[in-house]
Amino acid sequence: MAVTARDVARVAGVSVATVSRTLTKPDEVAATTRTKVLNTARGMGYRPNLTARGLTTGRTGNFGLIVPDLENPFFAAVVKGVQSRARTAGYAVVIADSDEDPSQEADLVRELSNKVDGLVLCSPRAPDSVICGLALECTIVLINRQCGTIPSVTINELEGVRHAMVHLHALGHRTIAYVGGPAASWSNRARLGALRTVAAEESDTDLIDLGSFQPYVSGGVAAADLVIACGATAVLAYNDLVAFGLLDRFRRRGVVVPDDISVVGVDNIPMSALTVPSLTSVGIPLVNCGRAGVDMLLSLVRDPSVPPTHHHDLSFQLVVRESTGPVQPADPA
Amino acid sequence: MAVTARDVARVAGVSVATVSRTLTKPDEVAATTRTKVLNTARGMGYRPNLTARGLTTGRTGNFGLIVPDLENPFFAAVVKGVQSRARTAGYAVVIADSDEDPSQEADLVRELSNKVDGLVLCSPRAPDSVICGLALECTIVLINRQCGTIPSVTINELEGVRHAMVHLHALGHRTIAYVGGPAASWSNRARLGALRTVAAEESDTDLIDLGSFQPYVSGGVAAADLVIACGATAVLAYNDLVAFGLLDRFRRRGVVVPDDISVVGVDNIPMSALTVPSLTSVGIPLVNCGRAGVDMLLSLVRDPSVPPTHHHDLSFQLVVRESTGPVQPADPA
DNA sequence: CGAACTGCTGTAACCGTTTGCATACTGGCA
DNA sequence: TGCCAGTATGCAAACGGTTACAGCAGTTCG
Repeated sequence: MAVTARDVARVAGVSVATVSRTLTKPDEVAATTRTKVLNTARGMGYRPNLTARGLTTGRTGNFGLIVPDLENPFFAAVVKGVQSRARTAGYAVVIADSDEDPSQEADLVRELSNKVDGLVLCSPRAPDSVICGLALECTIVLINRQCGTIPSVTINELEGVRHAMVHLHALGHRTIAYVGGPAASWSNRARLGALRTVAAEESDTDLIDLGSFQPYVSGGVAAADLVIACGATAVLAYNDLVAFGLLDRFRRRGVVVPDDISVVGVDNIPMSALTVPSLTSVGIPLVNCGRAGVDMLLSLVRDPSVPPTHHHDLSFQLVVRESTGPVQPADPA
Repeated sequence: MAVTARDVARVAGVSVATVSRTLTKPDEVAATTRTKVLNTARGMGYRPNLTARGLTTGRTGNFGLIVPDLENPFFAAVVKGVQSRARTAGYAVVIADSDEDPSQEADLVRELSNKVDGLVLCSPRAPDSVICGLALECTIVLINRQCGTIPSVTINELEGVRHAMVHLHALGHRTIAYVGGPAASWSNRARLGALRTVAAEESDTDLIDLGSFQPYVSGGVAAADLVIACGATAVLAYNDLVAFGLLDRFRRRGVVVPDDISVVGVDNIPMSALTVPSLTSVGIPLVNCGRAGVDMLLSLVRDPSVPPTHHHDLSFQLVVRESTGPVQPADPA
């Protein structure tokens, strides 16, 4: 069937060891034999059996990646980043989708952990205790969440939120509602904390926390009426999908964006340029998150003695579109 | 370090062979020893080394999946389907993103092929010759494209297109434009062929092929003015993104959808419910495509002697929304 | 009572690499 | 010439499982 190192060795008139060395540490073999081996290997179409290699080296050449939902554009971007960086580093990526079910994640980690050298984990909702337990079983890097001393790539929520708040403040908004994501979500808690901090900095600004909603369009639809009722002139949504839900419900109720209310999303997914009105959004460098996660894994794998790091300085970008505008003078009813 | 079969064997007082058999063919070992081995294995936290197993069995327990762009919702849905079905069958999925570059695909296939037992390939644009060559090197199932005798899962374009055309015909449309996708794309060619067939069936309907455009929003924007100029009362776009581009440009030009022109997309991505107006779209069962692809791989892997199959009966769903309406009486200019 | 059979278990070879160690060869230097 | 250091290669033992084959005990049957 497949041509093995033994075959190449026989044809080239050397030992398997030399063939192996030629491919893995070329500088340990003489130039003349090296070219000879290389040529016959190429000629015979030799391709080393990665499984066998993995057995002795203990490395698989794979990284794992677990996300709650592959179809969610947020995670799709992370996947893309992870994949591209891993590939350039010579690693393949094994994916798994937990279907938004945190209780599955532990199983997934265990299933994957013996197929990979390290794992990038996007688990916004699993409890800390579970995550910490998993980190003992295999090398893990967390994306968009922090947990003990486990290496992680997180977003500087404070910076992103401040961008949005400063923008709204400049437009004259002083009462701002927040439509939150899942209560268990790490990034929702971080974002809310950041919002409170920023609101406290601007003493003239009121922040109204409307509570937790599903991180989908449906969540926005569900929250829209509360937003109107609470008297805010601007609303920040947990993410763009929620913001879409707000826009949709506002439109149906005849509430005009941005005249009656300004809307800001988070994530800046491609679709946010296409709604009517188009959506002002805080862009998160998700692809870079994925990349940074892989970089962290690479350094962990290459030298496990390096101390765990938290990566936190990914820069944001506020993309201003049609959904935010100056606050209108109160209607003299 | 990790506990091996040898360790379990020693503790349980049996040989490694028995341990191995207990886990892989339980009915070949006596019930009493089986439970004994199982218990000690569990007690010691034994987990078989998949790499070692793979070396002798020749199977990796992985499937590969190559798509042009992981962030494209179209492919994300396929990925999701592949992943979920593979997981229930006990396989992991290794992904790769060709970055829309068909010339990378061959390399990707080769890189992945020795890490997986089979490959699901979404390659709308690579030439047939390349695909056929790759199929010789490893087990491949094609998604959304057909090529020689290579097993494939394709969409019944005829049925989908007919749904759309019948819908438009019922609304009174007789001149219908098609904004095509990439010329090299297999599904674009199939779709155009299906359109021509259906148009020929309805002798009173004119089909205007506006040629090829980028399969993104930008392509729709680029095509919009041609659509208006060609005098069609309805337009079918290669996919929803293109349709979004059309909607966007129409709106900016003051062309009202659906009064002035009706728009139909293809794919029914989640976002199509959220545009203004929301988009009528032909839904493709992408997740099922992914599933079907894996099913095909599974039967190929289990018994390589089964003849290659083409799977073609995935059912469509036309989702009618606001972007299509009855043709308006001609304005007596 | 022995042969044939059945059902379970152990021995050992093997899968295709990598790698520690031994060996052979080279050239420089005393 | 003899010795040493250094380099290039080969030998063989892992790595952790699977599996063909053999052996052994216990049945069944002639």
